[in-house]
Amino acid sequence: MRVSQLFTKTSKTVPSDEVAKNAQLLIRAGFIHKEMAGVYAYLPLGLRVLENIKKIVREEMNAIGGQEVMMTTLQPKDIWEKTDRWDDAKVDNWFKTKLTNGTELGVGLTHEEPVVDALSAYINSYKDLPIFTYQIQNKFRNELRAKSGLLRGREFVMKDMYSFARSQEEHDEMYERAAVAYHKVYRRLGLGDFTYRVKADGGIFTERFSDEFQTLSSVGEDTLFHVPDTDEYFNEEVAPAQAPAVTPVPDESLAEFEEVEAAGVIGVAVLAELLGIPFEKTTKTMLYTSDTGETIAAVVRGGYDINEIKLRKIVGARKLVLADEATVKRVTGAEVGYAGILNLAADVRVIVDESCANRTNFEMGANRTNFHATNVNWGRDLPLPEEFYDIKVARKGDVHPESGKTYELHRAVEVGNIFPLESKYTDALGVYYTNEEGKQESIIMGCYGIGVSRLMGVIAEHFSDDKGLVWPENIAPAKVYLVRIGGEVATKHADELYDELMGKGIEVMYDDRDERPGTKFADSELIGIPHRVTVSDRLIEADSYEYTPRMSGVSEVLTHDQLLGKLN
RNA sequence: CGGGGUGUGGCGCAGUUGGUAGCGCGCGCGGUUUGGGACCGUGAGGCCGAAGGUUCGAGUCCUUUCACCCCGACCA
Repeated sequence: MRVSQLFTKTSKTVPSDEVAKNAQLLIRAGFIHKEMAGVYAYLPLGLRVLENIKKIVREEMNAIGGQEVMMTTLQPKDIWEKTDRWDDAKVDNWFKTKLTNGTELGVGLTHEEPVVDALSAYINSYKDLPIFTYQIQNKFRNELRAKSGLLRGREFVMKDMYSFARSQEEHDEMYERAAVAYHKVYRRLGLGDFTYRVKADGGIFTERFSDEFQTLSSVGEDTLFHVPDTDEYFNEEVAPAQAPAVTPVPDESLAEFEEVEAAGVIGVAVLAELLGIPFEKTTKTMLYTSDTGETIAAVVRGGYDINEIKLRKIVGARKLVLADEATVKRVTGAEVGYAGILNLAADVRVIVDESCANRTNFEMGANRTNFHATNVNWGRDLPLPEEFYDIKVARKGDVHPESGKTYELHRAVEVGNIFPLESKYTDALGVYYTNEEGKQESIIMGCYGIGVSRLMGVIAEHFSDDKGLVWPENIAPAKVYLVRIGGEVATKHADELYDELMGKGIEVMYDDRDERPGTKFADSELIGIPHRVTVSDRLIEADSYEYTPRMSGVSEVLTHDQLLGKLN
């Protein structure tokens, strides 16, 4: 590629509407063009990088038997109604549209239903399974907020693979095979040393965890909870947590139960200050209504948030919503904000977090408008719960219950997610197989996503310095950036080297522009091509070339053969 | 959707108490330069996000609206 022919140009100024480093660099270097919030076009250099990433992903998916397809972006409503997802609140970031005759359509945001629908024509017998099939394609999600450049867009490139197995055992084997393939992908992309497999929420229809692949990054949106000295990582949303013990230790004598008036004081921080008690002695009670119609009081120690994923699994609900005002009034007899579990209506199911155990003389909402109860004690003012649960969002300082170790926390970006789906989709769409005995059986499914464009953002974010991008060699838009300095003689030599390298299959960006050397050097660094070769009159006289790796920036003067050695 | 901020040539910005738009980069032309984003001269390019209003007069004041960014709630 001759730089003089490239229609994109580099920019010295950063776009004012981008804060994310990946977007700033990629736009300045001319890799992408922002069309609107969370929607980017890929320009020649950017597309090369994207395609290089896809190639690696594709090779690894093919290596485990993945068969590539391309599903449609327009999606019919009916198959999504069969799985109850057309109006699912969990899929509320869906772009939908209509045909002129009024028929509703969805714009592809994921493809479980269409893939199952398409394969239903071909899966009949146990002989037709197992299957891995995948696609790489644009996904559309109406995110509440696009942000961080390529890290969270509304239109993005995703690789999604689906597995179909005859049994849970077969599925588990495929699932692990996919996980291995994922690790290979990240390793080849240069992210292997700081990308981890992390346990995450498995969703509403399974007790299992799903697995995420998370790349450590300060710009990440996720918090990983790492059990020190192990390879066990949890996403914040599922990390089992044991709260550090309350100080002072609960050996003080029981004080007299009291109800304190504190009108309008809502929230534990203010409350703790007002009552002059430590944070940990306050109690937060939230009331939920489940999809089964149950009212649930969830109780955690002050400072913690309630983890609805954990709570949902404990109470066996698919969905939980905060109880409405009327329900709160009915079960507590007070306005919202003063709920506790003293004297709750009998039909409320109470779930108390373990952080609330082993406390004495604690505070709790009095179920009386404007009042908080203090010096509450288990066994005296209310019965000690038969069981304490873990329903809190894990926090810094929390302990991993199994190992007793205090978690280490890391920020990370989710670069992949693999998900056991059991037979939810296949059953819902009525796709079964016939086993050896001629009996119909459920098909066990898994899905496996990699955010391809997000990966490009993560890599740009990570592999960069104050001069610009520093692409790993296997995804760089070119291997060599050839800088020509000088007149006719230099041009002749540079042209020859360009032809020679291209002839050897080495991709070269040849800066044949009539620009000053500084401009060319600066551009080569901003664009981040791994190897820079300079041809100049001075070097030609010495029959040599200057070679500068982008990573180190340290130049060497080499002979022709030495240079080729470096580039092979 | 809540809170905060920003919209002025392709990009980055300035624009006083309202008086009819300017700077840097980039771009065209001429010249000098040629190993780290050069310099001189000259030129092109903007109904100031949009709509409405106040005013003799609006980039500036008022109203409405759209877009973009950041922080939250949701997600690859």
